[in-house]
Amino acid sequence: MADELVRDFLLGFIKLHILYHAKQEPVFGQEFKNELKRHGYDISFGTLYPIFHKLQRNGYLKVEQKNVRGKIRKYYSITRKGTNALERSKAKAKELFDELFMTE
Amino acid sequence: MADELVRDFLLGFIKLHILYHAKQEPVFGQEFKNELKRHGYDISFGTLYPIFHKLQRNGYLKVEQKNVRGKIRKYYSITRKGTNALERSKAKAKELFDELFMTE
DNA sequence: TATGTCGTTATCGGGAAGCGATAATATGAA
DNA sequence: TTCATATTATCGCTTCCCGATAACGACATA
Repeated sequence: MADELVRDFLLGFIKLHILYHAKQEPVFGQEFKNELKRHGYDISFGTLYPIFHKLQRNGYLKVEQKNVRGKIRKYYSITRKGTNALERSKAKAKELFDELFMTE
Repeated sequence: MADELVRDFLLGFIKLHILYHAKQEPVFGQEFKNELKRHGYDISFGTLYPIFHKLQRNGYLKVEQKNVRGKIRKYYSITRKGTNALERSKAKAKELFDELFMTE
């Protein structure tokens, strides 16, 4: 119902969100999914992984495999290109959000 | 490139944006598209109209035809259901935006 | 060696969404 | 009647979403 609107918002927002986190510290899929869920948002791996892959393919993220307790994780961290994209997009997104929404 | 990120954001945001505007005053497609463009965002009718239709189909918008200088316009205005959805979604969207993004 | 376990990542297939291109509509003007 | 124009509608292709399912890789156990 109305939650569809919030979900759309989240989905449109998620790449920025990922880049933002990957800028703070390396992030891997499972953890990211869990953190979203803690905040009440459930995004399937069928959605999440292709997004990570695309961000990497486009040069916004770089990946490094690590073996943690016998399990392989792919830690994604932001690249310079990703940082630039994030900063510029962030500014525009905020502008959009404020200008067209919080003007009341 | 990086604009893809902003575009995704806009697309996820657009239903809320439409509802917000339709709450201020009745809105029609052409005008809405032009206003977006003035702000630098180009969204095709092939994207826009189906969104209007869906919002109407789901009861968030109601439509009224008007003849303006010999041309037919479909003015969309928000319903009570749409208002409720907007308010609740807006709160959550702001929460998401702030909490997960502007925390630096 | 072989098998099992488990956290994690990867992919498939069907349905929905995005979008450029094109058509349809309705009215007033010529 | 025909034309021009503003506006809305739809088609077909591509891409995206996402639940379900598979695959992987290292360690443990025997």
